[in-house]
Amino acid sequence: MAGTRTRRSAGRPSQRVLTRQNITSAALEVITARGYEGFTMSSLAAKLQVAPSALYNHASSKAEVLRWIQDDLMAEVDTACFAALGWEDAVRTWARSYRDVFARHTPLIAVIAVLQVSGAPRTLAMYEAVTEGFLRAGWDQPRIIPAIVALESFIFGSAFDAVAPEDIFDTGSLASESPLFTAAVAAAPGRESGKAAEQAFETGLDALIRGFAALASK
Amino acid sequence: MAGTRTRRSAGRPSQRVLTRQNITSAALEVITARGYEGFTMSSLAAKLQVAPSALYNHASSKAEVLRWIQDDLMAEVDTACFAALGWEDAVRTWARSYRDVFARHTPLIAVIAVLQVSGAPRTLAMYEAVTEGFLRAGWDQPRIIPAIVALESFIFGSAFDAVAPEDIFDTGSLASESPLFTAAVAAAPGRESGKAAEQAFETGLDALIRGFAALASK
DNA sequence: CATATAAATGAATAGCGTTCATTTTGTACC
DNA sequence: GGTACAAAATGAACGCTATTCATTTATATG
Repeated sequence: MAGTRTRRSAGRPSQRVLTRQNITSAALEVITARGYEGFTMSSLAAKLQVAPSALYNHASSKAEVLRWIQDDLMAEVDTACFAALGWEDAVRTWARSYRDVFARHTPLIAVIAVLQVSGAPRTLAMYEAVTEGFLRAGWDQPRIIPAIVALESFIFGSAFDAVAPEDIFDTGSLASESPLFTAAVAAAPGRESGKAAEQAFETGLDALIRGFAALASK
Repeated sequence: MAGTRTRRSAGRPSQRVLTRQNITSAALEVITARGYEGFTMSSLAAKLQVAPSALYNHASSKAEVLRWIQDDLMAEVDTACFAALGWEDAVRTWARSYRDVFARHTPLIAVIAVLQVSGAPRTLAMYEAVTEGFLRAGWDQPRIIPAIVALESFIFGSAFDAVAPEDIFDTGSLASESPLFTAAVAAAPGRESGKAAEQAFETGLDALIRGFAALASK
């Protein structure tokens, strides 16, 4: 048959191609090049020069691949800041990088929200580093998790906002029915410069941090 | 042929069946009964007792139906609170109802984030009511939109959190590698009662509101 | 060399959203 | 009341998806 195709090296150590890491990296390349709507098991297999069905010897489903990607991306979130900066600046730096990473991967947010940390070592490492930063800043242990979760919720929501079209708030023909909102949108800072999402993110981050400080001291 | 099937009433006014509102309502029924993974153009058509292709005479795509649903749901968000309560309590009430509505519809959050308000009258009405509430409380006009967007981001993120499994933070076999986080999770309030998400939401909402108050007065 | 295991294949399946030529239906006009 | 017209519903297609499975191929071990 036509089975005489170039197989990968017949050498001894026989480099495994379809490892978890290789699959994850290839998936990220496909996503970067063609977006999430262009990321299919077929396109992933093509990138790895393999038949789609071959993937199922290593991943149980596409959802599992998405989970791998998610955990992989968590390593890109800056946590070194907690060792280098004061709590407030560290939280800002961490939150910004966290948002930036997932603004490029909003379809994964629904995945993270349901992801068990026990199967996501890098995600867990991220949480550990953040927790350590909070403890070092003198936070009461029971308050830490709700604060992190609240920050995370804000970050995820902001990731969606960051990739939204700039003109979502243009009221168009309905402007007359929403005069106050229309005026407020026109008066909002960062409007023309395309930095409206940035403004909102910094505003919310500021408020959260100040609010936490106020709450901790009561 | 078998074309002799019971058509809908041969009466005069001929009640239109596939109106935008009917389609939207039927879609919500399907989603309530079978979830978003059970919501297909087929299942929607079946609920309306119509062939799937008939839907395309009235909606241009499934995405459009999702946008209709989204706008429909916005009417369920409580904005009356802004006329009845002080700013702080009103924001709390609004935010809670907003989160509750979309916690049941998290797949729509990605839709909202991209949705043009000009095509979503109820969404726009919601924003108008909220803006009015902020103005009445004495907010500076340019600060209002960033604050609303920040709150909204937090609300959307919290909607995901609200429907996440309770045991996502169980570190399992990796507990020894994340001692600080594991201990913090164990010490977090609302853990056993299944109210952890609630705690985080109220914590964040509190912080945001207090933070806004602090920022406004500077 | 024989055998066991692991991995890749290609064909098949069921379901998805969507398109399209055709038919059916309802309405307005003469 | 018959005729023309437009709106709407149909069923059969299309291309795509994730996934499965029996089979083949390749590698490593005794």
